[in-house]
Amino acid sequence: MRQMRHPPIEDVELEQVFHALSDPMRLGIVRKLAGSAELSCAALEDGRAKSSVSHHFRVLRDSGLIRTRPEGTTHMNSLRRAELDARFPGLLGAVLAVSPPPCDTPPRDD
Amino acid sequence: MRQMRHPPIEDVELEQVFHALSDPMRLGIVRKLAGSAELSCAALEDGRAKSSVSHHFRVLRDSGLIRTRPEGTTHMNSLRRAELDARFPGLLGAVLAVSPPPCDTPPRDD
DNA sequence: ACGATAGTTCGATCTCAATCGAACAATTGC
DNA sequence: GCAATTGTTCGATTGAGATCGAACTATCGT
Repeated sequence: MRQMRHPPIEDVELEQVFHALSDPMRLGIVRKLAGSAELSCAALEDGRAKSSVSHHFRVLRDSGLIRTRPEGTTHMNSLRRAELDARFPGLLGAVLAVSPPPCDTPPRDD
Repeated sequence: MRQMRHPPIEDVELEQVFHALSDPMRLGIVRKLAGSAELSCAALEDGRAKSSVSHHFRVLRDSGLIRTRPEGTTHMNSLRRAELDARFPGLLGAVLAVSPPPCDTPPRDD
């Protein structure tokens, strides 16, 4: 069973984390993962091509933000929350405290 | 006296901030500005071409991180600290709490 | 008014990065 | 063993972004 490669948390640089989070798709993934223990890649596809999504997960992994473990044909992803909180105290909390801007859905006509 | 254009803080998005901070040069500028009231562009050139530095200051301004005011021939720059703390509580603090990795200078032979 | 200074803009060059389709790989159920 | 499922990798395409030199702009001192 092939394991994914994750950088040790002490090798994770702030610039890499910012670069990973500067993309709306990846920031969205991190937000969703913050609200769950684990989520599969398929659960986070958001209508994109598989290869695009795979690319983003690769960036998130390489930047040290997430951990990926295989489970059958599925890859389960989780935020490396505790490690990141230790490495950059308060950063993730501050990031996740910011709610995303409203998406393009028109306002409800209740 | 020409004023620089700064986005209102409520128009500043998290992704823009992350994009601005994902470049080592710009992150370095923000770190230095955090330790001063104001600094000129020239004080932060770090050996780069003027046009390169100007480009980076433009990105920092457009992302809402800094404020620039002209003073004679000089442009004085400051971190929009209070506004950013209000907009993204704790974020800047967490960013600045992380010390930069050691630079490429060889260790002192004391 | 001119020269010096600080900084901006333009355009070129090159690298980086996001996108996707096609092909491939690992796992599981039958 | 094969098909289905999930996900990765490759390569192409396109756009974004960092770099710099040259030219330009605003301000100030003389």
